Amino acid sequence: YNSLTDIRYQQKAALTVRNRNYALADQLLETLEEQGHRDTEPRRKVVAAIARKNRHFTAEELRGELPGIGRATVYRSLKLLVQAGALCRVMLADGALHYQLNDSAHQGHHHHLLCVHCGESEDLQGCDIEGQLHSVAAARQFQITGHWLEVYGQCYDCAESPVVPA
Amino acid sequence: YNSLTDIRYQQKAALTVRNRNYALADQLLETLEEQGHRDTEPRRKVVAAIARKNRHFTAEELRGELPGIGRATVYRSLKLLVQAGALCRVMLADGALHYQLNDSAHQGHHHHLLCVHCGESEDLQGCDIEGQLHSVAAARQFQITGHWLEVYGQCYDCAESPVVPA
DNA sequence: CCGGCCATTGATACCGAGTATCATTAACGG
DNA sequence: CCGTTAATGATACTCGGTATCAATGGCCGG
Repeated sequence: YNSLTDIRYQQKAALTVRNRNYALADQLLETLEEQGHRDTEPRRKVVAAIARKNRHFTAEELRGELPGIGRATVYRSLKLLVQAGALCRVMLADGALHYQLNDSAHQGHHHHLLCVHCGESEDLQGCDIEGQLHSVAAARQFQITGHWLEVYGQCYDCAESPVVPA
Repeated sequence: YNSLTDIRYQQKAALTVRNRNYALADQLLETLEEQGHRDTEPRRKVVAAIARKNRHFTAEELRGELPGIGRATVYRSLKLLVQAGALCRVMLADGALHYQLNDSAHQGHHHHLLCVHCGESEDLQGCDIEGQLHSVAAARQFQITGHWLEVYGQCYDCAESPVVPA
């Protein structure tokens, strides 16, 4: 089923991901330190677990991967990273709240295209919703200060090869 | 401070609201009956309490107004009314989930302009977000199936006369 | 290098928003 | 009026998150 080259490719990919993740974990810790937070061992473990993630995750999911680390510590770290802009909170179509690593290029205000099949998430930047909203709101004399938007659908891969139910 | 005409006006307004609410409660119950649900006494009390609301509210807030009624019953009623389209779930700017009575004219898909000061909410209908999103998503070959949008800001009244902190 | 300040930790308990279970009750149709 | 079946409410559970607080340990200044 897996050819030798497949395996080699997977190993190489895994290595790349691992390297990226080490770098990412360091980067996240550094961000926290810049905000005046200490470099502690539990924090380092939480951040490392987050850096290992390649898609959005729930708080409890993360906690499950960190036995021995206090519940409060996990939640506190999540909060700090969200405040620092390194993590996004995304609302799934079923109402579940997940956390999503922010691409370092998309730190500012942006939205997500969330695939309801595979759980992939793409960042959406070039979208002038505020502009459109302002014109609608102006008629009501309503001053917009912010908004929250999630977009659900199917990513290219899932639309091409829909998941076959077992 | 309150002139006589002010008081008369308030009484009249209260009366109007009360009448509207009686009618609204009946209407809500009727909606549920149309869906095949029974007309029970606890349900009637929950629906009456909801009809009394003139702004969005939390589940616990509602429950607090209904002593003697089981927690589960309150939550079940909320769920039924959301499913029936009579209630909206709205996400506030601070992440709190509230329930909002749906104007009977705005039963379909719509969004809310939520005032972060007074908690008022205006329905937003003439807003072609899907259209705009589709064009952006087309470039990524992402097929949009739905979205979730909340808009925050200040309503006209609050922008004019900001709340003075006590 | 050491000592102290204070951020951080983790245990515990609490909260809000739900859901699952299940024996009892009551709506409603025949 | 009676039987079916939906609904109730008590209880317990889950998940996400916060408050408290004694104990620990980072880090900075001397």
